[in-house]
Amino acid sequence: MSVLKDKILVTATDLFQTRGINSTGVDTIVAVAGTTKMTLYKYFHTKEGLILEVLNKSQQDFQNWLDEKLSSNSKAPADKIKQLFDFIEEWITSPSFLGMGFIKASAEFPNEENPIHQLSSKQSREFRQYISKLATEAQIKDADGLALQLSLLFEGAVQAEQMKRGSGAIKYAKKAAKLLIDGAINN
Amino acid sequence: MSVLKDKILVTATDLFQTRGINSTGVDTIVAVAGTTKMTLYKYFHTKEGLILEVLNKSQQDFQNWLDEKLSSNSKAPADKIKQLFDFIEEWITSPSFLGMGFIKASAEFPNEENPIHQLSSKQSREFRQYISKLATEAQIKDADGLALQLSLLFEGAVQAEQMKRGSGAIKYAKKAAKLLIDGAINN
DNA sequence: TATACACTATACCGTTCTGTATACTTTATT
DNA sequence: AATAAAGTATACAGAACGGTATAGTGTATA
Repeated sequence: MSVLKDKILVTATDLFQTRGINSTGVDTIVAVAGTTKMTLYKYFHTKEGLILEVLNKSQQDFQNWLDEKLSSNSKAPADKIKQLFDFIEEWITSPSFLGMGFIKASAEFPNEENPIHQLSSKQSREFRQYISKLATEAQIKDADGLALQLSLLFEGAVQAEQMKRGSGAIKYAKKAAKLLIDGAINN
Repeated sequence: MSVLKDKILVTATDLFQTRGINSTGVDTIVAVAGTTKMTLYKYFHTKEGLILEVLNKSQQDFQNWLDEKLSSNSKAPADKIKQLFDFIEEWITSPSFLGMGFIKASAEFPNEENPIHQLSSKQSREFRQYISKLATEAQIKDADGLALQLSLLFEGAVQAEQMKRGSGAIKYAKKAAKLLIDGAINN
């Protein structure tokens, strides 16, 4: 990938998170990235295309980071799901955390026909399926049910953190997750 | 309140929810409401003022509805918190439900210095305090902790419903809430 | 009948938005 | 030395944005 294309992606990701997507114009993006609109539109045909790529890259970064953490720290399948919220806490409390792209994007583009909304919805669903796979491997019977509950806690905690940085919500989400996981394992 | 001011408020509420706040211009609002910009700007001095009033009214409507439901259906304090998610489910699955204003608004205005973000954050906090009061009256020791957990489930379920209408997430949020409440009561 | 008031109609201002057209510069490759 | 590619600089089109100015209409009250 071109160094400039990457710079635009990184810059847009940051600006979208800190100022909002609709409130960030392409002129601002290229000014901060230190390039011009001609270059931006060479790599991204429309602003919508740029938004979609930003969302995809953000989610890939998160999933890759989480997957790497889980596979290098946990051996037994049951440990993975138990440690899930430890790593989620690490992610959310990291100083570089500015929010989850797909959560904000789905709010800014509420129409379910909108491609950006659809991608956000897909990413949320895929993350839930990722948790469900962890639960299945941990021999949990109602894996989908537990995964949905954990994803609610996750998205709720992210939402709380986006509203008020340093809310500490993730600590309580972790406690609730432990209770739900233990309950699901013993059934 | 003037009938026209109310019409503008109702129309703006609907448009903000279905199209997004930043994506809805005042021209669109007055056209749908069947009035003119002069009238809108008579009652609301700026678009930001309109947004703030829309948020306030939406939250008041929700809180009033919920409070009425709880006080007319539940006698014992412990019943109230146990039935909380029954009514939340009724609210979320209602056909007229289009999302929670303060959740979407905080995503569209991510800057914590922004008045709209601050109001959203305040409304989220006040709803959490409302749950905490219910928990306290039900003699639950860690009322604040339980309230925070329940609010995470609530906001997660709303988020899920905003992403995909009819997701059914609230059913699982209810189950998780029951588990958390029972756990908190027995401690 | 005169006054006040709520509201409409419409044109406009300045700014910002996405996206494009044109011309130029730099650098690497052949 | 010639060519191609990548990027810059800048101006502009066309639309939408928030907000205002001005003139006129309809209605109720004094």
